[in-house]
Amino acid sequence: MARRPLTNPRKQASQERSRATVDALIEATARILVRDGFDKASTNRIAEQAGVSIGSLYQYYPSKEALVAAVIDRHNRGLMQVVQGALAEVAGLPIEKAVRKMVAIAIDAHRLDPKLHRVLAEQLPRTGRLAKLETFNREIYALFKAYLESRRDELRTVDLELAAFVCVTSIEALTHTAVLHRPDILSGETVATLVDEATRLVVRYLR
Amino acid sequence: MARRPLTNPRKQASQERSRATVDALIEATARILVRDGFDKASTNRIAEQAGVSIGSLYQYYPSKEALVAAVIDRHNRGLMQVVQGALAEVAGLPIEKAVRKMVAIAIDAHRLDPKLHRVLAEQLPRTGRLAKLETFNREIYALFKAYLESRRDELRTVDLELAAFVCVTSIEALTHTAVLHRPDILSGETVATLVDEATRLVVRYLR
DNA sequence: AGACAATATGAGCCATCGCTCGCAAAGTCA
DNA sequence: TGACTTTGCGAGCGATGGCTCATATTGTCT
Repeated sequence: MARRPLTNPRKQASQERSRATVDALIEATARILVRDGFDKASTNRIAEQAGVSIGSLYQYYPSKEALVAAVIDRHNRGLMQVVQGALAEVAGLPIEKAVRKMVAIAIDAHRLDPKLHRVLAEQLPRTGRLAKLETFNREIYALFKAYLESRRDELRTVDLELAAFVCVTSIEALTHTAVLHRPDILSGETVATLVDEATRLVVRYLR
Repeated sequence: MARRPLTNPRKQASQERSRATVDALIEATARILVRDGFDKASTNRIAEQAGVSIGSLYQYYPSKEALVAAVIDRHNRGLMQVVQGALAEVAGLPIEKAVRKMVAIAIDAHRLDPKLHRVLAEQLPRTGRLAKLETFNREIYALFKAYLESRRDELRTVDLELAAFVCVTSIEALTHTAVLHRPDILSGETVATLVDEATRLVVRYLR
């Protein structure tokens, strides 16, 4: 009897009216996360912000975590689209060009909705019910590893699994930290420098 | 009228008795953080676990955040000691040797009190009152940059500030992620491989 | 010993939280 | 139109949270 996890929506909305309610709830959750942070995002407040009664909220989501999970999913879908698009665009290119493009994309991705991204990255309890961020990363590893495989002849001998881990983790950390904590590095000219450096880091590592 | 931030202790303990109380509070806070997580760490519970009345708790710390901040400080002092020790030990060595040693140290550091480290890294609201982790990182950048300066002749021409950022961020991310999310990478043999890879990444980047 | 400061206590106030439940309104279908 | 389903409502319960304050105990100093 697989008890449904507490982060899943409770039921499908079938009528137009209720779909609007659900949208309003997710939108409100995102807004409050950005404006007030995770701690202040209570179900009561979310309902109020959405212009929806607390009762209705619980018709569709069993908990605050479920709502946040919905927001995460929406955000991740957006990111994943950007990443997949980039990887497709880059599939045929040699490593140097490809990596450069990917670094640039990583920065862009962090800039998609930076405020939300920040909250998601910095305020969420990453253990327990909200471990979704992990699986997202695993998918990225896999995609990058696939690219590396298609270019194996340009690489030194190396465990591609591990190489993908090293590259993705590094790029992610550099772009993430730069965007969120070092605005100075990203102002105008310097953004190009960061791209240069990150590219160099990864490319020289790979071959 | 510089209003004291809410993460500072309230007053000094002058007698022996009260110093014991303060210790018990911090110890209890750490224990509860590890065992039950940040959310469950209420002031009432901390006081109880410390065998101290809630009133006494508020004699010394104005909020839960203040207690957590104290735990962070204690943890960071330990880490900083490890890091400084390592950097001193490594000061005279050429880049290759030095970086290798530092990577190893970074892994060790994450293993100092991994459970606490995990909670601190994953469950803490990093904005607002608990931004101390930032300043800690800044100090690490500075130390590493100083090392790089002492070896400038072995390096290509590069902004050392930026280079330190790239190296430290990468090493930190690799070791952190490996220790906390990829136990497979660190089991027995493979830990050496990770050290090799991280070292290669940084060394080839630098020259 | 007596006076004063430092320390410790915990009942309990008030705010907020997550969440339920009985009922009203809107939509669907015959 | 009437029967039935879906959706929406919000007062309010029980639990827990942060935190204060009047009081008791212990330590220090002369």
